[in-house]
Amino acid sequence: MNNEQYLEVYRHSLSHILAKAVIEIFGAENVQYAIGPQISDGFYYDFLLPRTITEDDFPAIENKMREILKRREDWKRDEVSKEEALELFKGQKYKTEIIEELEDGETISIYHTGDDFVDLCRGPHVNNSQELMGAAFKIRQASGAYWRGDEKRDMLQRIYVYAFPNQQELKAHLAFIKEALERDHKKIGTQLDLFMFSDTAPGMPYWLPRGWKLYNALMKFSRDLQDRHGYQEISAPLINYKKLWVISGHWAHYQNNMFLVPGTDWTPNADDMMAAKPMNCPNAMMTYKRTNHSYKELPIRYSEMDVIHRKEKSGQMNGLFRVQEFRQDDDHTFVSEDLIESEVADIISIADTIYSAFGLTYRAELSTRPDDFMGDIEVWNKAESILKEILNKRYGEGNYEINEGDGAFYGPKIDLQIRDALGREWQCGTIQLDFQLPHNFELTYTDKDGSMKEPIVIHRALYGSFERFIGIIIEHLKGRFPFWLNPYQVAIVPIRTEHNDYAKEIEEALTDAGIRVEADYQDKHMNEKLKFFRNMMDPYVLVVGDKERENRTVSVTVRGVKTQLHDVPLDRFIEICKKQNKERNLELISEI
RNA sequence: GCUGAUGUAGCUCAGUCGGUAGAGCACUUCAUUGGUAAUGAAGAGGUUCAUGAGUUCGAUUCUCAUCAUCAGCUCCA
Repeated sequence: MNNEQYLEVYRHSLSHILAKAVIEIFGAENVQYAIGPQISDGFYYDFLLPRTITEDDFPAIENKMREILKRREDWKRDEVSKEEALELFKGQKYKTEIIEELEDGETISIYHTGDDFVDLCRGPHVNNSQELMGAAFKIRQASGAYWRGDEKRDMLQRIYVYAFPNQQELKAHLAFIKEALERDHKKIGTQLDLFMFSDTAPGMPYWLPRGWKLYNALMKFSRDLQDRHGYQEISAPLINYKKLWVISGHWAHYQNNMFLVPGTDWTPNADDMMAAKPMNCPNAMMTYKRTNHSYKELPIRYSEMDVIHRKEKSGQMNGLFRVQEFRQDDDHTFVSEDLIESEVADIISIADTIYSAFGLTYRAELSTRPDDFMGDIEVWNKAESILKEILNKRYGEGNYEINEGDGAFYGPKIDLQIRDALGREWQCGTIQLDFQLPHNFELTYTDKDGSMKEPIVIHRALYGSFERFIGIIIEHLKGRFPFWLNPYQVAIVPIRTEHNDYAKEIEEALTDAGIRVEADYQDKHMNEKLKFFRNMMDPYVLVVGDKERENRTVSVTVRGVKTQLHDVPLDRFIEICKKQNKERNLELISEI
């Protein structure tokens, strides 16, 4: 049995033990037990219980589980008919629902654990509880979860349990969780003074001086790349009259997520009602539509970094990961069908450049035509096959996932899932074909033969949103940003105030070279100044005193390196900085 | 929106079994002229413990509501 099967059997079996323990604690007549699948770090089980489980209940449940294991009960598999199963699980509404959905005549497998507990299950399981005694488990938390993941149905109590084959692996996992907590972007964001929130504007970050420098560096990176790839940046209104949203379809389908701005008479639904844009697309369509276009102009790439607003239900916000006001590195590229392939390939090459600059890897997913698709099925088929071809070329056949029927109603899409230092995946990049909006806005171009054609729009974002992406890289890099990105790139510590003049000279020279630099000219101990800059994780901290001033050198403390570099010529240091800004290296140069 | 928890000085947190709050860091002043992660001493800082009601002689501490945040669920960039 390999490790994966082992985990499956053990976690699966342990979830039955959890259910049995909960039933013994609360009494069989008081517990409705639903399902208990395994997950990446253990398993959970959903229950309907007479009262809420709290952390104080965990030890009792864990102890009961251990007590049950010690009984060394045999596990017995049985096969029963649908009727027998319904009888066996009489009074258990969730089990009954599951059984009723099975085909008539299907044999149903059930597992007995000892004489007094039975659960519906495909298995496989251990033969005797004894086999589970070496396994390590720990209740993680209890929380609410909807039956069948449907918010209109019962809210059950889900008990999450970490489960591993042995104590060492459990310990290692708990250490991993702790590490993730230390990397929490909300925590590091406060420490590094990057951003804050106010309850007067939930989910709308304030970017503080340091954070805004980083944000700008990130925008610059994107703009530099896009310039090289023939993009033209535009900026458009943040609020538009209802009229625009009616054309785009947002008024009908997205109104609940839009911040509305009442007109003069405050009448809901009045024509002078405005709405803050939740997406940039409609205004990009308007921009295209302002004039006639020839096939010779295509592709037209309108990139856009405006702020957008999306109203979220309470409880959906989460630091920078989920906000109500954010900025996308958005673009709408207008193409003819024959340009899709080269254009998408180019976008993927930009994605490679961006993600590798942060040391992030990613994988691609293709989502294809859904049942409620709009447009011409021939165009869909063609587009999908083009996208597949690109993905095959770039990643190799079978090296990307295909989500059949998961595309948007307006076109197929490629999503890029990035993977961070802790192995967590995030959906950031997305490349979507759209046959619908150009149609709604009646966009055209004149083709070679003089006929009017409808362009296809490629929507794409690679950071996704700057806010979410910054959150991800804070956690991925633990706040240790590469040189080109850090809010301040160099900090200067004059040892005594008499060294301030030389320090100012250095500051000016670095600033001239396009380096973001900060210095502390106060009359206080150098250690105090050092401490601040190091806490802020500035990549290089320069210490200057008599010796440096005399020789026109600097002493460099490299972030993350214990020993200092002395007698570094100032000019040499500036060159190193310029080089790193230009090349956007991920790692700091620590040998100068 | 749902389940649960949390909300005390700029930050991290302690505390009051109901009698008008405390520590460390940060901040200010003075002394220290200092060579690589916390020099010493003194001081200030909370419209009084998210907001609003209620119970009480009295509430930061109890009850309810609201807001915000966090962990899940659902939905999403």
